Amino acid sequence: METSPLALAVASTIVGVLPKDVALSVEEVAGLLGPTPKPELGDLAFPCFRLAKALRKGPPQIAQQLAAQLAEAGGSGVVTEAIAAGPYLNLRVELGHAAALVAGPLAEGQPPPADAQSQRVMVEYSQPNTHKAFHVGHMRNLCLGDAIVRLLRADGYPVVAANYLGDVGAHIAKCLWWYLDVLDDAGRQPPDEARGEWLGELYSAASNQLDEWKDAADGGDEEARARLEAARARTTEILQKLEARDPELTEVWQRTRQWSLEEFDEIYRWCGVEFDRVFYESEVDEPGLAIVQEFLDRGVFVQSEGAVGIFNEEVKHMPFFMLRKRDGTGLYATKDLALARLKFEEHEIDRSIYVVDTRQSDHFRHVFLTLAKMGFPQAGQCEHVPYEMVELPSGPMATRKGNVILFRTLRERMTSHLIDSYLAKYRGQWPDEEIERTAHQVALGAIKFGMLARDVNQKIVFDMEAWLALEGDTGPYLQYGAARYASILRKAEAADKVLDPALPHDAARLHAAGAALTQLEERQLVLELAQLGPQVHRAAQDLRPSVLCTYLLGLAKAMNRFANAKHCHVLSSEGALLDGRLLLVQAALEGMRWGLGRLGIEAPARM
RNA sequence: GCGCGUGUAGCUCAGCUGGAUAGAGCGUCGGCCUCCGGAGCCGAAGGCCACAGGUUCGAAUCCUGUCACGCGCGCCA
Repeated sequence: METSPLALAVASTIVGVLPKDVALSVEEVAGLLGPTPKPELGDLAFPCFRLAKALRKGPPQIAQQLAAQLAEAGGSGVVTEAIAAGPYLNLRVELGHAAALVAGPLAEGQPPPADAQSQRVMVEYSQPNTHKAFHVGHMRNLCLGDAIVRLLRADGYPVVAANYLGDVGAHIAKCLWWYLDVLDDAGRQPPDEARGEWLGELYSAASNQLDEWKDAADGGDEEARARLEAARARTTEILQKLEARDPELTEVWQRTRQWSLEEFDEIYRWCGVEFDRVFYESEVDEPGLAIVQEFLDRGVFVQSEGAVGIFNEEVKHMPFFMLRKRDGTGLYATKDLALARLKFEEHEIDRSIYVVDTRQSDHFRHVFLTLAKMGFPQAGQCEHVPYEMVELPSGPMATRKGNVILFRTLRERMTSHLIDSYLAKYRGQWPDEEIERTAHQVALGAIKFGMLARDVNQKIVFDMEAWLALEGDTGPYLQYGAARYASILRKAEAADKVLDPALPHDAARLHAAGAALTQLEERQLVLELAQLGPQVHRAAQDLRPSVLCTYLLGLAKAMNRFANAKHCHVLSSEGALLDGRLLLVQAALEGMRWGLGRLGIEAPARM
């Protein structure tokens, strides 16, 4: 939904008095409507700049003229007042209509409607490597990809959520070298839990040792050089044996790989993330090399210094895109070609989105250019969604240097902090199970919102203490707004004040309920709520969950202002005013819940 | 060197399809629980929107250039 039903209703009133020589549709006028800088000025502003040329008049005169015409046409329902203010036409809406349009459907749990789209979209994200630890940096990608999937679905698109696990490559050879050759039988015994993380430690140890030997060897240490050479030979051997499906090594690979996969599954479960398809690098390894041979034979790819690749002159600073090394083995890029083909053919997708950090921008430019030259019609519909890295105050996260915060650490600290600082007081009052579940939901809300609220091209410097401070612009602030509203409704129900389920279907009562809302906080909340659909649509179209985050902060602010205002008290209201307030509270609660849901965040009933 | 990105309040960031006196959170200072949740609300102080040109009735926003910082740049992923 590009514009709200409220904006459309207002726009249609304006179009009714627009001079004939202005060819603006209701949708176009609705698109031009925006908020006023101050609520005293009006609810919506119509800028008249666009009309100046067609009418050959100054915008201020046009605004004057429109204001006069609207006044003459009388209270046409939704617009009650139109005041020219310079080049703007400021409009006051009638809350009976506005609330009926905006709050009526929401209160019944109907999210803003979206047009059904036929374009089938695949979103690939997460892509962690097995045999490595899952840290907070991986979390940004996971949250982004998941939110994009949810946003596109909310916007009407059929979406295939895809993961792509790195289960082959040099890092695995290093890990297995350490596991097989360096550890003894006792050392090879994995822990009962977090085995994937344990593998990550082995990888890290191996990597550090190799770096150490390399430094020493560069410094002239011959013994280190010998050890380094031997280790390198061994990791190469492991890699080759794995590629040759050596039974013994394949068994070790499968067993250890499984430890990582189980850990990822557990993390995804905790995060509430589900994939429709999981690809593995190991399944596109050989197909990738076959593609290289095929297109080398067809003359699309070329040989260069013994390697095979393609010259994409479009990428001026680095035209050669290597697809097969001199030794005949493939690269990351090789697999990406096979993966792309698999996506197109297996899932018949029309559009393919890759959520991968910004350092890979050149890589994906090459991949997409190459796919186009290979003749894939969907190549033009491939899109890289880049995002900046998560760093620590001490610098970029590096597993090898130990400068890393594991996701498990963040999760545990956030959860225990929530219980200790906020939820412990409910022990005995609430079921233990609810306390645990709430801690989980709020921890997830804090983490996901923290990862999503920042624009993708801003890097995130992760500071644990700052993340644990849950005041201000945070996920829990949004959840708090919802919990507070749920609490109002619970108390109202206890006082036998409930929203009549028939009210949203009774036009006269619905209008009366809305019209009874005369307070500024009520008006502002209705206007804010009207933006839910348009903002979700924009976030989906731009593939930017941060757009929705920003909007939801504004909604929560409006919700809390209403809840805090003594003169907007729900429980002490009666009649149409009570109906109106119950309607508004219910609508805002549902709207916030639904909006949070598009970010993959749940709103607990109390917290 | 080339490419991509960033530069807005003390700090972290919105705003960037051009439009009304540039907004928010944190921090600082000052208020608000005899009535729906203080994870909240209200107010104050705080800004040559990196710099210089240009386009325009109008520029934080578009164009050009400069500076600073980050990332990437053939046999890693």
